[in-house]
Amino acid sequence: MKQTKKLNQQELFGILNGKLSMIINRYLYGKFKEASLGITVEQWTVLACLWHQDKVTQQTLSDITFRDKPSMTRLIDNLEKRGLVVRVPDATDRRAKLIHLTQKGVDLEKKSTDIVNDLVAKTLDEFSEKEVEICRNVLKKVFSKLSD
Amino acid sequence: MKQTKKLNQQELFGILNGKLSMIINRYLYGKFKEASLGITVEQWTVLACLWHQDKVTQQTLSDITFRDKPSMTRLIDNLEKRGLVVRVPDATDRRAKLIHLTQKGVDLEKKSTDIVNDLVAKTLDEFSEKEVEICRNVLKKVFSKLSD
DNA sequence: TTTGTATCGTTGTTTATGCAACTATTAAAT
DNA sequence: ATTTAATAGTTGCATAAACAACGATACAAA
Repeated sequence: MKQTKKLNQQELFGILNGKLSMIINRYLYGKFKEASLGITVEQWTVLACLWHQDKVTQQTLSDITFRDKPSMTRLIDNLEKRGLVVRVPDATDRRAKLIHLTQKGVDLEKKSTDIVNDLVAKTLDEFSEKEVEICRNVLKKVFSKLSD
Repeated sequence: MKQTKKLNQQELFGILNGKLSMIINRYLYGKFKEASLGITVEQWTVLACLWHQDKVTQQTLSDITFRDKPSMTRLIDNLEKRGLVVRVPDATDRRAKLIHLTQKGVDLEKKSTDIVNDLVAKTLDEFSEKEVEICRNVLKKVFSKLSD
């Protein structure tokens, strides 16, 4: 393999391996704080699932967000503590709990999602459709290789 | 802006925002465990700095790995607990401590780096040099936009 | 020289992640 | 029908991250 390709691969991997998501997280967390939203980026990710479809099980949320169940248990503990969701026993399966958004949880959608969309626009708008598409495709395939 | 571009941007962002680095981390952590290396991926990142240049301050390690100082303090606590590094007082600046690799720390390089290189090859080899280059370029720019 | 400021590292607190082990309930196998 | 296996969620433990506040040392200004 050509040496430049190998070096580029290693650099790309270095970025993917934490650094970039760490800095995105830090940036968004700061913006959320500025806007007094009082939520973390991880909590936003869970809320985003619920804004799309409310009243789902914790297991479903775990699957969508690629976290394990204990992580989801605690994320929801914190969301519940903040009054953004409630756990409702599932009538048809007594093991399961359905997560319901509260009004307060519903109300957070616009402001927080605007912040995220601003970030997306700010960081990705300068790239061509082709570039974004290639990047998305590479990362999706990397992701799926590591998922099985 | 065309709708497809916006959707692709959002999907790309979703991948970057934690999911991918989470799954890379989980994968590597599993491989490290299989090989009985007894280190986390974050610890590997710090060790990788030291394999490149030994005997640097914690501040330097923080800067290189984009972590804040308290995070680095605790990472080094854990590396020291495992006997992979030691803190040595800097003779010329009594505030600073230089982090020295132990023999045990030096010995970890080959096995662990092989595992990381295997992952890089496994996930990125199928892509052309051009694709990797575009991807790397996009992510680098995103990163630098969020760093200032 | 003394005073003020910046830097290096630590500790406290909150949140998040993963694995392992556990309880309760459901579904499948015999 | 009873036993067995799978599933939903929780708790315990270790690691990691960020922010804020702090002590100690170095350096600059007065």
